[in-house]
Amino acid sequence: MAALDGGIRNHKVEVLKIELERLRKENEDLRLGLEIMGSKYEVLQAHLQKNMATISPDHGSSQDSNKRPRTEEVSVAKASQVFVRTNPKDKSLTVKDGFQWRKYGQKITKDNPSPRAYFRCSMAPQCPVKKKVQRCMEDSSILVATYEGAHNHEPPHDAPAGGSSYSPDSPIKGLVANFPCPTTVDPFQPTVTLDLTLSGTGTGTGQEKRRPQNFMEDYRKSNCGRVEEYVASLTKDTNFTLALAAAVARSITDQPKPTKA
DNA sequence: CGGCTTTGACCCGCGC
DNA sequence: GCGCGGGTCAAAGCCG
Repeated sequence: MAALDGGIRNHKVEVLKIELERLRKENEDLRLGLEIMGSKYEVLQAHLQKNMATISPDHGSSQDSNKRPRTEEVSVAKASQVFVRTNPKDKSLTVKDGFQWRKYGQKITKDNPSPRAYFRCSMAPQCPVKKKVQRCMEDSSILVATYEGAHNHEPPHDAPAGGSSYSPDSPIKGLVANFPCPTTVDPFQPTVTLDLTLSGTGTGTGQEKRRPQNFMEDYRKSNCGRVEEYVASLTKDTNFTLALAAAVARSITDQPKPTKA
């Protein structure tokens, strides 16, 4: 009887250990996700500084992509990019941001096999805002929307639930809530493109993706010190540890109670 | 019937 | 000057 009791206890301990290990891993992944976001932010800032340097008096001389410097200057001053993850099966190039858009053109561009759609804001007749939408080359489920200009009218009141009325006038605000995979930059700063697909540099077939675990491993190797920093800061966070403890406790209490042994 | 999408033609700037 | 590529125009068709 006592032996049986001990066996059950040992089994429980094992289950708890496994569960703890699973939560630990999940926690680690979340930490790395946080780290990735932080890193993206730094990349963004680096690009920003580089571009600010480029548009200084002798701008344009070092960038071979400056085919249309005049329009480039305008877009550099006012463009912002938003990444939106959509259903890969959904082939429409529509980004629901609360505003009404009228499509006025579509083009296949050289660097991306998927068509680029051109939209104008149709909520006000004189609204100068334009939007370009194109699927991400590496991941066709991601739409890249480039906004140019500022709305000269009030944002829509009937914006989609979740308050995601994105406007270049109000970057960040309202954007995060509804876009599954949002990244934006200040519309009054140079446009920067982030590769959110974390894929290799264009050698893939488009749907090729690195396995998350491999990526995590690479990332861990290259950012070990900084990860440690984040780990330290998170473990110091009492709210975080309390939440983790609550999650562990919950998972334990959710275990089906062994019936009479 | 009005507003929207589609799509081929056109325009414009740049590199060679 | 010509070709290329991105951006825009506008006629035709579709839809509610």
